[in-house]
Amino acid sequence: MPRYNPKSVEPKWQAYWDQHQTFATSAEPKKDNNGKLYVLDMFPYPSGSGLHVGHPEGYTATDIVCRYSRMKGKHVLHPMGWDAFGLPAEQHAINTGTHPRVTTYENIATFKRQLKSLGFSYDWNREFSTTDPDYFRWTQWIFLKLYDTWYDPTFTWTGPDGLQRTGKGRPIAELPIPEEVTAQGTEAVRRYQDENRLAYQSFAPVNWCPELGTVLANEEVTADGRSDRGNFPVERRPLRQWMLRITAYAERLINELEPLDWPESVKALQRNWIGRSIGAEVDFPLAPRRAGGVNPLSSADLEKDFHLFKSTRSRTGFPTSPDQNVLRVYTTRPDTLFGATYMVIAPEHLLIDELTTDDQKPAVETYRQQAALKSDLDRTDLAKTKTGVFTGSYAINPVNGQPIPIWVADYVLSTYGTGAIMAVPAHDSRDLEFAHAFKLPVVPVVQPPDNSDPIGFTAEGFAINSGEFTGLPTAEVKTKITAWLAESGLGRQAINYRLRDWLFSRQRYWGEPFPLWHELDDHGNPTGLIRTVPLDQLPVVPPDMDDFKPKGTPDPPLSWAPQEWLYKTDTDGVKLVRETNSMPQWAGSCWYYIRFADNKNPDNFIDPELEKYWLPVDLYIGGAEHAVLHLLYSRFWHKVLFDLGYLSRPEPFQKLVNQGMILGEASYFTYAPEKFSGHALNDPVAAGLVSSEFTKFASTDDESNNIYEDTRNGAKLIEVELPKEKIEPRGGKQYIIGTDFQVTIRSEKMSKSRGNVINPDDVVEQYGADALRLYEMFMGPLDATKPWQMNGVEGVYRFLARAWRMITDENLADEVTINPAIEDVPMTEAQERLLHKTIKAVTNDIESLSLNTAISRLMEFTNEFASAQPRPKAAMETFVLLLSPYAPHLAEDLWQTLGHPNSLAYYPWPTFDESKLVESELEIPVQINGKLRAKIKIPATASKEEMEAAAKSDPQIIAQLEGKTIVKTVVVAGKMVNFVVK
RNA sequence: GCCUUGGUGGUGGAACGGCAGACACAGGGGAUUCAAAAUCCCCCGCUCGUAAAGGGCAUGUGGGUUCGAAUCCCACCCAAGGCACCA
Repeated sequence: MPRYNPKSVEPKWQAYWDQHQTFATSAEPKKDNNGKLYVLDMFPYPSGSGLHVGHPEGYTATDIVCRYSRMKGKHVLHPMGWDAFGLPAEQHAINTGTHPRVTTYENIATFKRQLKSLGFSYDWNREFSTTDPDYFRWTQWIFLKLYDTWYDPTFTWTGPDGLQRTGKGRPIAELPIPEEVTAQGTEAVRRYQDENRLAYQSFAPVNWCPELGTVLANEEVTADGRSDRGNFPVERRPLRQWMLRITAYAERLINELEPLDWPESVKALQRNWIGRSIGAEVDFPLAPRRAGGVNPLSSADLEKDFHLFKSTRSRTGFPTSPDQNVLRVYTTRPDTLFGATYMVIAPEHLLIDELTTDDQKPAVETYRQQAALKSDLDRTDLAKTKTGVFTGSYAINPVNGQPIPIWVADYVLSTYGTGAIMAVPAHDSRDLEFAHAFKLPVVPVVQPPDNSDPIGFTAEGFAINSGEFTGLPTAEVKTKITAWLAESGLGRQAINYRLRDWLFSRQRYWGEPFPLWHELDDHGNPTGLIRTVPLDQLPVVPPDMDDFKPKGTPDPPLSWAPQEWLYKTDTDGVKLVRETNSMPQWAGSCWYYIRFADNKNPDNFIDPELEKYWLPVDLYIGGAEHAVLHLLYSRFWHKVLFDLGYLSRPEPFQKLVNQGMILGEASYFTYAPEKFSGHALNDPVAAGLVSSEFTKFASTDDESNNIYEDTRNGAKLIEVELPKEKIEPRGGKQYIIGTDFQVTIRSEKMSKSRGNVINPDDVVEQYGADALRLYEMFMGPLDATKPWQMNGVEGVYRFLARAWRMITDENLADEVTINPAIEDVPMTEAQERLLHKTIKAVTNDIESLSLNTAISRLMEFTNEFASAQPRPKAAMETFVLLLSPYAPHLAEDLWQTLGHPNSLAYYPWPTFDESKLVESELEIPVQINGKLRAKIKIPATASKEEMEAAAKSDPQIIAQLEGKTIVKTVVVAGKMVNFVVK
């Protein structure tokens, strides 16, 4: 057989690793401990369609790091599991009648078989699924911890990491209860606590997706108001929901991001998502109205009232919450206060009735109803035309005493800041648009540094028309006005976040049930009071049900669960009904990295000692699509558990790497008039209607339907895909066969509809797992988006076969034996140098995850040694060790052929000797005026003078220097010589 | 509009401020073979030049710093991803 045959080699070693438990990780560190290394892949959702080529990309990278690190003597934790709750299994169940539990575990089996066929060195003893009751018992337990916690923003403390922080999640029992609440009895106290928990109920409008039959978190809704998953419409509805108070942690989620070794893009994404902004809250006193609410006001009344307000405020200071006679706004530009010419409140603002005068009531009421009906999509869609209605009331600008009108408009969001703004049309584009639409005054207060028109200028400049602040630069005005506001009790510095609390409940069956009961009164109605399921009664398992199809209403499927599951009477006689919402898919993935370190612990979610030893995850690799959702949620849970003392580090993932997307094979396109769409592909070509001269005319959402314009005659063109057989390369460009029409080459995302999906099983079948692994790493940098090329797999397969032939004897028919060219002889100096260079390069490349170049080095090595006679055995052994993280099956087999009976998985990683890298002779470039003119050979030890002399004696250089004067000579020892001449 | 990351041969991609294009793929030529597969050897950025010798031009565009720039700085263009009435 001795041809390289992955089909016999690979299963053999997979069985060996299984049998010998080669990759089982002991809980205890080994004696010769070189430290621990926790390397984690983002665990997959086991979908029905099986593994995709995108999965093995990240998995191979982590596997290489793990195999390498074990050989370096590290205590490696490398687990795998399943994120298996979620919609697809449930949707499939609804369509086919198969219970999601059944489908889920079938899919897991497929995924596991596929992963095993790729030879990943997971410790399968640590496998679990988020759907295992043993696991979600602790997911529910963590939820109860969140429920049992409130955030104290003023608490200063030092954590187990030795850092001092202000702000801490603390047990709800430690929440100070105001006296007036205590006075109202225990029920009032319970309700007061409920308002402060990190897990709380909300009745605000939420994103309801009728198609999916569930509500969605803000993060799961796209900018155009559709579901992230499935792209269905989403509408706003007020529904009772469970929320998690992630906003309490906003500041820490931003600050503690800094020291992490994460891609800058992901950090930026999280920072943007949290959206911290610094500004000021300012109270605008409401102008008094004459009896009967008739305006305008008399200026005498106004002045009197304003003075009274100011003198009161300078005594009392700025109140924590605004009193009745003011409108509080948030602004990031307190420096533009003098330019505030009107105010706007959101249609949902609490003071709206207060502020609306009788004669404006009908108009405001109508507007408010219209706004309520609009979805977020409508609101943003109408961004171009601003709408709004005057309330009839005025507020007084605290800096100058001027009365300004208060409007209602839906361009102001009730959920951000105070739900009200001061409008400075001169320096805010939205306010300017609104002011133009409703003919409101525009007062410029910032002069651009270049003295251009201040109207519409939104950057920093110098204050104008701003009283005592006139002439100062923006930054200074900001601080000075804020200070003045604070002093006079009219405002204060404030920080706001774009981040909203996390909507944590879903109306689906296939998720973790909440471990909560609602108390019922004598009539069976909920009282609003909650009881938790005692910790020793966890988990709460979803009841057995056949019908979990959404009814098109927001009632969760669990609301028609069997009575015995749904109701009970507690020991004190109080009737209870279960919470029937379930947790979102994110819940399970929020903490799985913790459980992997101690997956079988029946008494604790993790043993504290194991937690200290294994966490945090040292290297976490996965797709960029989780940049905000999963990674932000995990960090939040982690911090709560940290505050409560269950975890000893503040962050879960020390280093994060996003693997790039793998696109389908390149396709070829030409451009033809629209009427040809749908015709046979060669029609437009034959008809001579194809054009190579065009510009992009318009884009559509669907990329394949972009429209182009023929630059010769203005005709509209569309893209037409051509089969590869229609293409011929000529003069370095690609043309349609027999024509002068150039084609465009482009790669697209893999998708079922395009028919360009590559199934890893097929690649393994044809070329083997080692070739697939190697190819995915050889394609390019790990984090880059790159197109698949089957020819490339062929290429690395040839390399593996070459490595095989270098070491085994192909001439024997049946038996795998060592190649007779391999002898126990010393290496030549050149061979030794190449070997040590290769060890150095491959080692450094793994450390920096530059896996594509490491493979290049191994190829170079093979290109040299494959034809060497004899081939020193020691060099071959080192090569096999270097190759083993990439192509482990082949390497194990070659290792055996070289006479080693045991696995190389823990054999020490080769080391290099710096002194062996030194060349005796160097070839260096000689430049004239920075241009390469010759290459000369010099001894490695040559001095600068010797190098210069050698360069000057080169015939090429002599000829080039003829008749010129050397102005300057630059010599870099061992590197190059440059003559600057005139 | 804002943020992030990119832009190098026909293709994927290499390159501590010092020989641009390593390593592959595709393509061309040759050897081996009855023939093929497999394998091995050679050529391969564009261009002038006879296919030589030897030039010229080349890392999105335009400037700058430097003896020397794919690499550093400034401006712009393009692509991908994300955010977007967040005051």
